[in-house]
Amino acid sequence: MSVPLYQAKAEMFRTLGHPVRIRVLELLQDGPRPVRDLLAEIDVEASNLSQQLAVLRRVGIVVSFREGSLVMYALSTPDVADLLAAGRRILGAVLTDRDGLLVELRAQNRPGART
Amino acid sequence: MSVPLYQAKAEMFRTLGHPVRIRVLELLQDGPRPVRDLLAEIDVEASNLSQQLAVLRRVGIVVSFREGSLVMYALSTPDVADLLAAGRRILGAVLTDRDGLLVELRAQNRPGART
DNA sequence: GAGCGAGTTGAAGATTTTCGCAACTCCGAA
DNA sequence: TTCGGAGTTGCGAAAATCTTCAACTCGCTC
Repeated sequence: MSVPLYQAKAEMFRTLGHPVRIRVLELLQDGPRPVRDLLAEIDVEASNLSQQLAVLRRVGIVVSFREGSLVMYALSTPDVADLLAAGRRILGAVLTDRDGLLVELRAQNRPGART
Repeated sequence: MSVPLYQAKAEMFRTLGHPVRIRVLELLQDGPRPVRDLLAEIDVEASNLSQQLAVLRRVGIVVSFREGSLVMYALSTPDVADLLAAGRRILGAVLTDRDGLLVELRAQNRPGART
């Protein structure tokens, strides 16, 4: 396996390695959303959010388009949901119970629960 | 959902966001391996590999134990394989064909192919 | 118990990311 | 055509990460 391929994989994962970006992807799992909505839910400066969105766009994990005066974002592939789910499972396996995060995570893993 | 939980998730993904660490996890999918084997396959300095292993250990994604004079590493949970597989699927969906990486990736996704 | 192979750790410099501010673009309404 | 809301971009400072070198620990064997 070539070195560039691991780099591409690493870049992919590194891209998810930021709280704001994770949050964005979780929100987008439910369908396309305007930046304005994301901003309302994430508590971060507009310019910061915009930068994180740019990172996600750069690797192609999300796409954006204009709808009237709003800019919408959407996942470029639904596979992202699998990745997030797998991440949660690992976290569940790994967390003993630091800070009670485990309890919160368990709640999300209930069938039908959204992240 | 609490902020620390996204941070834990982000940390988890960020941990995978390094070529050497990805490579290690892929190798460990086949079962426990001594550091020496990893070193033989990865082309990186011993101390560097050791640091990357420490990162993986710190988040609890791998565990290590001594076997005679060798140090062995193993995945702490087989769920890691799912994560890597999901990552590959996304990469496949996202890559148009920059640098022919797509071809290489396709080969890995053949049923039965290992990473 | 000295020497050696196998790994790890600490520290420092280089590189990359992150984040807030200010300036800018784009669209729609007045 | 000017104004305001919605986002984006450029930039510099602060923080985190990466990489390498040297020193160190742990088991073995002689």
